[in-house]
Amino acid sequence: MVASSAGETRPLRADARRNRERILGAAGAVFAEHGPAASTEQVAERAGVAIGTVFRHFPTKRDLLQAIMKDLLARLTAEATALAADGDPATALFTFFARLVEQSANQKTVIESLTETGTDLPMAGAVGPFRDQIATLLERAQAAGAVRPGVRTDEVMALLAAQCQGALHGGWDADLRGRTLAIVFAGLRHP
Amino acid sequence: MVASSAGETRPLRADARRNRERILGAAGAVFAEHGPAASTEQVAERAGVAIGTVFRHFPTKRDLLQAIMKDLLARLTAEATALAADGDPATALFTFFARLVEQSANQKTVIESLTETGTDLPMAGAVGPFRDQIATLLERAQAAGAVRPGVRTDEVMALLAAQCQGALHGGWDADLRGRTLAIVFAGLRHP
DNA sequence: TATTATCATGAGTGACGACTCAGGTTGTCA
DNA sequence: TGACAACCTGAGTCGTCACTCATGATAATA
Repeated sequence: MVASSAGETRPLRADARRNRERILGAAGAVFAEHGPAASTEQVAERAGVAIGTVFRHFPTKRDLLQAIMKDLLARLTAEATALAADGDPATALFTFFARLVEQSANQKTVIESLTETGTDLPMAGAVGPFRDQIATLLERAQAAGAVRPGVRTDEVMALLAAQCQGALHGGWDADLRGRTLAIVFAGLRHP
Repeated sequence: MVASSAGETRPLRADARRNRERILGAAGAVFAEHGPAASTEQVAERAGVAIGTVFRHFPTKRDLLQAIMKDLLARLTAEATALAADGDPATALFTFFARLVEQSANQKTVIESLTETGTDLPMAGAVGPFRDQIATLLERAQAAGAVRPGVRTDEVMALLAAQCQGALHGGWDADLRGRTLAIVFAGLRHP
């Protein structure tokens, strides 16, 4: 009962907080590298911590994955927000899209979880804000005439997920990634 | 030494041939339903056969997956060939593309293996002919002016795999599937 | 029909992974 | 500094899964 639902029970002890951070960092790296099938032991080892400690902070492997996803979605959302704020709206969406696909080449966990929003996979409710930002980027791009009006947010999310999946599992190199993205972007532009 | 490499050692005994078919059928269904992580036991049960029998015919789970993929790619290639033969070239590629994505909603194994052509996953060399047929469909579509000349076969394969992945893991319904495909097709048409 | 090589059976093996818990350690607070 | 709750440790439990093998069944052939 440390990382669980109820709000702010009590500040963690110093060593506990330190370990929690280490575990999250290690888990991010390990799962990004080997996918969500990587063992909890690997995470513990990478974090320099006993296996029991991992399970103290995250009672279930699912909880651990959830925590990582929450972090990552928050970071992505922030990035999208930044792009929406300053960058030229005509390309902000495309830039963000491309950057995300770029990342997926090294982020097994992310993508695999990102696409399964319908299922009961680790995700919590962090998809909402992410989706909202995509919607914002899309609206502005449409207002600027860079994307055809008929396109909806769920279509963009779907294409995004699909491209990430493809890039990840197919092992696309930067070149192929760029060329497929160009096709998708062309499709978003033209009727 | 039954399903292995060397050519045609000797005809299988009647019961053995029957079981082999049953196992292949069951494996196709089970892996399509639960993905390649499904257990070999499940396959045996579905086939109405003991676990040992499965391993007699396919010494390794990988061998079993390979056999299925070979079958499936052959069938897909045949379908593509048929479309290339009669259908109007301007839409044959799109039709085939859409049909494949359609299928993926229920074909976990297929897609997951289809995208990992670079890795050492179960696949054998059956991708070659499949790819060739895609190339043919693409060329004709380009000749008919339905696809922009610059598009290459690997881009189409990549997009195909990505869409299948997305449709599968994202649980897209027919509507979303249609709308994302429309975007991709538009991208293939326009510069 | 008798013979035999081929095949089927299914309990068993070993490896691995998620998760537990009894006992030792350490931060915190009076 | 002492006392204690919070925390860490890691060997162990339980379940699953790919794969094996000794034993029994059966199709093919003479």
